[in-house]
Amino acid sequence: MDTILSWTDERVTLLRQLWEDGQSASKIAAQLGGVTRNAVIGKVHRLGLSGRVLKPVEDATAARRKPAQEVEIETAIAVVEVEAPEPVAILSHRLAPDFPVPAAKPEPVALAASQRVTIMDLRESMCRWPIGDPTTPEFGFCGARSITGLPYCTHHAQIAYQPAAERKRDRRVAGFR
DNA sequence: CCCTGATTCGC
DNA sequence: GCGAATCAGG
Repeated sequence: MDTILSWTDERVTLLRQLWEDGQSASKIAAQLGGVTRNAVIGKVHRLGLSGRVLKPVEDATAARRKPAQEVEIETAIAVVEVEAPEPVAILSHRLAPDFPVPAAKPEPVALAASQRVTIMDLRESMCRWPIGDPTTPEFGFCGARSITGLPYCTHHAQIAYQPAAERKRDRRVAGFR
C-alpha cells in the first residue's frame, strides 16, 4: 500500500484541472481529500499555476497585496454583479447540476436520523446528501453545514468525491477527522 | 463570521 | 518540496 497520499501524478493532474476550471482552493482540497486549502494553494504556486484567469472578485483579492516584487497586475476588468437568487429549497439536482449526486441512498435512516432535515428545511448552506427512502415520509437530507459551493458537508463530500485512483483500491470510507 | 488567494518559512 | 501560519482583503 502506498500509504501517504502525496502529490501523485493523478492528484496533480486533477488539481490542475480543477484549478484551471476556476474551482477555489478549498473546494479542490475537499475533493482531493487529505489536504488543506493551504496545501493546494502552495502546490498551485509551486506548479506556477497561479494567476489563472480569474473572475473579477477573485482577481481583486489577488491584486490587493503588493508583494516584495511589484506584481503590477493592471486589470481593467468590468465588475459584474452576479447575484444568483437562491430559491429556498429545491432538489439537489437543480442546485448542483454539475456535481455528482449519489444514487439514492447510502446510509440507513437510523444512522443519521438525528440530523436529517426535510426538503422544506433545506437551506443553501446545508448538506444535500439524501438520507432514507425518497418514497417515504422519513426521507430527508443530511442538513449539516455544507462546504460553501458544494452540495455536501465535509463528511459526505468525501464519499461523493473519492478520487478515481483511490476509489479503485478503495480506502477511506466515511469520515475520518 | 463566512470566504478568497498570497506569502513566508520551518521542516 | 511541502504546507501551517499568517496576512490582506471581500
